[in-house]
Amino acid sequence: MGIPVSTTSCANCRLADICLPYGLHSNEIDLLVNIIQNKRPMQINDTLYRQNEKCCSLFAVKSGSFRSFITNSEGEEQTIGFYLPGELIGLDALQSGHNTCTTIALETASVCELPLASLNELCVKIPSLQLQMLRILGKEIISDHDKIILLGHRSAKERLATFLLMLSRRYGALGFSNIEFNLSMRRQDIANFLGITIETVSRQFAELTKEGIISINRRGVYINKLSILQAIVEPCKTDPECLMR
Amino acid sequence: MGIPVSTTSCANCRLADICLPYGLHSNEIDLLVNIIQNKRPMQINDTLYRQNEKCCSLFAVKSGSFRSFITNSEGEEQTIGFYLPGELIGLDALQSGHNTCTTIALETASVCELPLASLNELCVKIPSLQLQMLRILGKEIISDHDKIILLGHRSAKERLATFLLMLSRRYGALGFSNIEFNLSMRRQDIANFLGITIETVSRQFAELTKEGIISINRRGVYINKLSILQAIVEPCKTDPECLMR
DNA sequence: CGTAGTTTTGATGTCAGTCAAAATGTGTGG
DNA sequence: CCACACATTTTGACTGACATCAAAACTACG
Repeated sequence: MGIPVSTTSCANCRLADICLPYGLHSNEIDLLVNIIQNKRPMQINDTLYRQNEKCCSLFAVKSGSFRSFITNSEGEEQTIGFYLPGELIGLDALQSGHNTCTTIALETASVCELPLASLNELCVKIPSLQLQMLRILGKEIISDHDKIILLGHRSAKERLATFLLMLSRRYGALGFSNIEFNLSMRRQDIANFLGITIETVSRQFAELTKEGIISINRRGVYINKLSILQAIVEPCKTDPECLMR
Repeated sequence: MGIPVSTTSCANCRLADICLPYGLHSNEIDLLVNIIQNKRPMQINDTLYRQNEKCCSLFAVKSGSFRSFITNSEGEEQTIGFYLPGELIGLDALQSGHNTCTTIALETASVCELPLASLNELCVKIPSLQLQMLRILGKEIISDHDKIILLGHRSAKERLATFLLMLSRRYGALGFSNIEFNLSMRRQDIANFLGITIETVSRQFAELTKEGIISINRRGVYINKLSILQAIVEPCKTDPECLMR
C-alpha cells in the first residue's frame, strides 16, 4: 500500500496527553512518529479490520468513534466496546496476531496506524514506551473488569446510567461538554453492548427523562442532573471513566 | 523480607510450557529464574494481595487455585476470575501500580513472585520476553471479552455449561483428567462469577445431572457427555479455554 | 411521496431472583 | 464417638424485571 508516512507529529496533536506518547521525551516521540502510518479517513460503517484476519497493527483513534464486535457461529453480533479519540484499538490481536473481533467506524473517523513489528522494536529502544504499553494494557484489563461487573451484577437502569456517565466523562476528558453530546451509536448497539434489548434501552431512557435526570432526542443527550446519575451508579463504584474501551 | 531467591529453575518446572518462560532460550530462562521470589505456601482463604494495596509484583500460580474479586462501596464481592497453575495473576495492577482486586487462595497453593521492576528491566534485555508479556496480556484481554459475552448474552444453563467446559479444558491442558475433577470454589463463588444466584447454580447443576450430562457430588464433578456440554455452549463459539482467567 | 430503517409504546410471557425452610456437611468440645 | 452449632447446598413457592411479540410513530433518503 502506497500510503505515505505521517507528516503530522504527535507533538502537535491535541490528543498527545491521553494517547500513546504520553510521558515520552520529545526525541522519543520523534521515533514514534516515524513508524506511524496515516490511513485515509473512514466513513460510517467502514471496516477498520475484520474478525479472524491476520493483524499486524494497532490503531490509535484520531477522530470519530468506533465499535468493536464479535460475531458468533450463529451470526449474532456481540458488541465488546466503543472507542473514542486517543484510544488504542486492536489490543486483542497481541496474543495470536489475529483479530478476535471486527471494528467499524460509527461516523466519519480517522486513525493512526502503528505497525506491531516497528512498535515492538521501538519498545526495546525506549523502555518508557514499553512501560506505557503495559500501562495501557493494564487499563484495558481494568476497563474489561468493570464491564464484567456491570453485566454480571447490575440492573438495566444502572447499566444505562453507567453508559451515559462513562460517555460524559470521556467527552469531558477530550475537552467537549460532559453534559451535552451526541450518541454516535444506534440504540441497537447500546442494547447489545449492555446485554439488554433495544426496547429496554428505550424504556429506561424514557424513565430517566420522566424523572428529569436527562433529556434525550434521538441521538442527542443532555444530562440535567449529573449528580443523580452518579448516585444511580454509585454502588458500582468502579471508575466509569475507563468502562468504554 | 528475608525470603530467599528461588533455587528451583523454570527449566525443571512441569508448567514451563504454559507459563511465562514459554519460548525463551535456556540462557534467557536463567535470567528470569534469578528474579523469581519464592513465597511460602498458602492455605485456604489466605490473601495473596488486597484491593487498593500498592503492588510491585506479578504472581505465577505454581500449585492450587485462586479467586480474584472486587469489593464495591456497599461491601459486595464481585468475582472477576479463577486462576489455575501456570497462570499469571496481578495484571490489573500494571496501569497504576495498585491492585484493583483482592486475590485469595481457594485451597493450599503456591506462587512464584515476579517483582515488576526486575521484570521490566529484563524485558528490555530480552525482547522475546517482552513479546511473551504482550501475548499473555493479549490473552487476558481475549479471555475478558469471552466473559463479557457470557454475562451479556447467555442463559444460566449456558453459563454453567461454559464454566464446566472451561474447567475441563484447563485441567486437561495441565495433564489432569478433563472429565473428572474437583471444584475448588464454593457454589457462592461460581454464582457470583457467573452473575447468577446460588439457587440457580444448584438448580442448573440438578438439571444437567437429570439429563445425564454430568454427575455431581458436592465438589466432585464427572462429565458423562462432554459433546452435549459442548453443544450447549456452541452458539457462544469463543474459546472457553481462556475464559477462566 | 413511498419505502425502508430506527425508535417508541403496549400487551403478554418467562427465566431467574427472592424468600423460606429442609437437607446435608463440617467442625468443636465434652 | 457423639452432640451440638454453624455453614453450605438443595428444594419449593411465589414474584418481578426484563424479554418477546406486535404494531405504531418517527426519520431518512432516493
